[in-house]
This record gives sequence, structure tokens and C-alpha cells, in this order.
Amino acid sequence: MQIYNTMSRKKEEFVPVEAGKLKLYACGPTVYNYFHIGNARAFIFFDVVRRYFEYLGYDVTYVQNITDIDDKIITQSIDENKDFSTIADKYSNAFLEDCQRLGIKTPHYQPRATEVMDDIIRIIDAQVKSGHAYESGGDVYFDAESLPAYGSLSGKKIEDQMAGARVEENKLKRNPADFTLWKKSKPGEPFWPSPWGEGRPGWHSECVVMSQKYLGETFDIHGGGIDLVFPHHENELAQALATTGKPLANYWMHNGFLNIEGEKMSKSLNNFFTARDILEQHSAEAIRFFFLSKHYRSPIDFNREIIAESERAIGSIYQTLKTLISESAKSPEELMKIQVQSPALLSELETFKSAMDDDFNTARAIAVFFDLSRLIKNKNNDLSEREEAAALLLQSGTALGFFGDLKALEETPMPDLSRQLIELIIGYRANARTDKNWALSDQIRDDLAGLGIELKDSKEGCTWTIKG
RNA sequence: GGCGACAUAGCCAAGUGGUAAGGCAGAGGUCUGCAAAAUCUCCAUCCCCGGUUCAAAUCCGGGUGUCGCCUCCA
Repeated sequence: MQIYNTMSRKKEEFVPVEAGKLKLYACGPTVYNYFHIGNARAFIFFDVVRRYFEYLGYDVTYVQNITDIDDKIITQSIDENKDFSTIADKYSNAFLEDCQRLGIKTPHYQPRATEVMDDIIRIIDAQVKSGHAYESGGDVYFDAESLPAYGSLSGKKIEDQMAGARVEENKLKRNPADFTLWKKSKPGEPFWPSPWGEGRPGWHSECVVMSQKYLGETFDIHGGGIDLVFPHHENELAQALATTGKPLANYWMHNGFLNIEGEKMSKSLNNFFTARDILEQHSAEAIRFFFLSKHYRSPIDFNREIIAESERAIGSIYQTLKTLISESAKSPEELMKIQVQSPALLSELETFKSAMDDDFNTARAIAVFFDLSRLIKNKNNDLSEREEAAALLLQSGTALGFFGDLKALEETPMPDLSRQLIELIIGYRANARTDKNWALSDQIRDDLAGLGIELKDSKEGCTWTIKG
């Protein structure tokens, strides 16, 4: 397994901290609004990382934080004229709901920042005591210059940042590169008591606390969007180094950005889509297919045509499976359990795994699905061979988070009476066709199509499916 | 100003030295009363220039273009 490590800027062989286990942490949302389609990329991608390791047999622990106290939440709470915790609850519930709809498996731990406040204060205090942080006017800042390794993750140098002159002026800081660990609260703002007075934590400390709490001082993979490399992850790493002297994670993984029709998504450009918006019009699996059809580190461009294309592509795979399952005596669950044995399929499996093992080359892995689809559709193959190919497709697809609803692959449940009526009508149509009464035959087909029942004639007779 | 990424067919996209995966769209054949489905076939020399090499989309240099981070934005 090769993983591209942002720290070294190259692919490295993955070696877990503990054999057979994966300790994974990926940054979750700040719950001040519905999350957007760009956030969805990160959530879906790290869901795939988690699933693939599970597929490989690893015992995975996946932790994702929910930031429920933050300036943006306070701003939003003023806008909506509600308490900050009401806002945080509202949008964290929405977050959980949308993740569910996107087919994202719930992480093992999803701690909230406000739940670990004591630990956050403790870690900040430790940094102050060790001389890596200082109190200034009720705020606490991390002293970037106190840590020679600062900047190692992002490759930034403290001097370079000053040259940019875009760093805000803050008289309370000793150095512009210093970052906030604790922020004194203004009147009316939520606050927690601390050794430095009433205030709230900066953004970065919580992730250090939550990740280490569930995964240990140094864990395997820390992930998030590429924009988090600096300052967020750099600042997490700095705090970990300042408190334990050890790296926070062995591998840092970052997914690329999402653009909308070539432009950065932003509210001001009016091209801002929440995951909710997209789910209104497209299936979760089409959205997943869209993301996985491109390498996770590359920027990806979102537009209506592309997502519609993904919808068709994943739809054809579903259709293949549905057709096979209607012919097979086995249920999807039974197919899932078939152990692949034929040499041709073992070779496909090998291709799938080597693609995924190469830094999660999902685009290459997906090509295998279409090869399998072709094998399944080809009725020249024996049913047992086609079932075996379907098994492999289901197994590998599930490893990427597809086929979440196996029941959807089975025939649409309906009362026996309806089923019998449809068969009856098809029987009459067959008679009309024998008489070459094409007008009636076509009328029946059109009328049934109007009811969502699609007929297909073949040599073996007429088959029908319900269109969703 | 500093740091970094990317440029492959109409569109999406994989591919880090050996002669261009896959998908969508399209074209044609078979099958069919027609339709759909299925099936077969076709569809690129990889932004430009120069270099290294027996051999480069792949390495090096130089252009051009697009984009990102440096603003608690995934």
C-alpha cells in the first residue's frame, strides 16, 4: 500500500503504528451552515479510505471531529438570532443526516469541541508552561519561533509569510506567524473559564486533543482538504510536537479542491451548492462516482453535465446487476458471499487492489467495474461465471461505498395481484404480436411505459422492469 | 513577493522510459415488425520549443496557459 504523504511530498509504503490496525483521523465540519459539495468530497474520500482498509481486513478506528464553537458559528447565531449551541445543534444534525444520505459510514467517534474543553485547556496550558505559548491580553498565542520544525508540513517559512504582508496585524502577537490558541471572549459571546480568563479555544487545539484522545499520541493517517495544510494542520502538528515531542500522524493525506465550472466555489460568485442541493437532483452514488472517477489529489470540476454523466455511468452498472439478479436464483446478499476463484476474475481483483493500493487510484479501480459489467452482461457466459463476476463487482464496489442498498438491486416489491395483472396484460400483448397486430402491441407497451413499466422483447419472450 | 499543483480524444479521465486503461457522447454492423436491451466494430500520439535516451505522454531546461495556498475556506 502506497500513500502520498503531504509531509514528504511523495508516495510512501504504508506501515501502521500497530500491525493490522488503522488509526484514522479526518477533519469534520464547522457546523455553522449546511456543508457544501466541496466538503462532501473530503467526507466521501476519507469514507473510502476507511472502507478500503476495512476491506483489506484492517481493524479501523476512524475519528472525525465536529467543531461546534467557532467565530463563524457565533456570527451565524447572530444572523439567525439564536444561541450558538442551537445553531451548532441544528447544523450538526443536518451534517449527520446529509452524510447518511451520501452513504458515508458513521465514524467510530465524532467528538465535539465543546465536549473536550477541559482537555483543550489542559493542552494549551502545557504549551504555555513549556514556553511554546504565551498569554497576551487575555489571549493565548503559540510562539511559532519556539519550534524550529514549524512549517515542515506546509513547506512555509516564517520569513516568507512576512514578505507577503497579507497577514493581519495583531499587536498582541509577538510575531505575525504566531497563532491563536485561546481567544478572550467579548461581552455576550459564549465563554469557558480558563487560567487566562473567560474565552474560547482557537480552532487547532481541538483536533490535537480529539485525535490523540481516541488514537494515541501518534496515529497513522490524518486527513482533510488541501486547504487545511496551512494553517490548520501545520498548527496541529506544532502543538503536538510542543507537547509530546512526537509527530501527530505518520501520514498526512489531503484531497484536492472542487471548482464549479472552472471557478472557485464561493457565495459571492453565486455558484455555491450545498450537498443537500445536489442530493435533491442526483443520487448519492452518482455523486460518489463523480468524485471517485478522478484522483483524489487532483482538483475536480463540478458541473451539471458531468454529474449527469456520472448518473448514467453508475446507472448502467446498476442495470447490469439488476438484470443478472433477476435471472439468478441467488439474492444480492448471497452473491456477496461468493468467493471468487476463476483466473480471469482473480486477475480483475488483482487490478482493482493494485489500483487502490497505489495511493487510492479510484479512477483506475472503477475501470475494473466496467470490465466486470461486460462479463456479467454477456449471456454467452455461463450463469455461474456471471454470478461470480457479479460477486466481485459487489464486493469491490462495496469497498468503495457503492451498492449501499442491496435491496434496491432486487425486484421492486409489489403485491402479487399487481404482478399477475402485468403478466396478464403482457400475455394479451403476446397474442396481439402473434397476430402481427403491431398497433395494439405498441399501444400496450406505451401505456405500460406511462405507468413506469418498461417492456423489453427478446427471443425468450417479454421481460419487464419498473422504472423508479 | 513566497510556496505548490495541473495541461492526455467532443466531454470526463488513468497512465513516472518501451510504444496511449476506462466512462459519457457519437458512428456503423448483428438481432428486432418497431422500440429498448444485448452484442461486435470504429473514434487521440498526449499545450509549444529544445535536450537526454536505442526508446519519452512519462526525465531535464525554457516557454505558454489554467488553478490553488500564504485570509481559523474541505
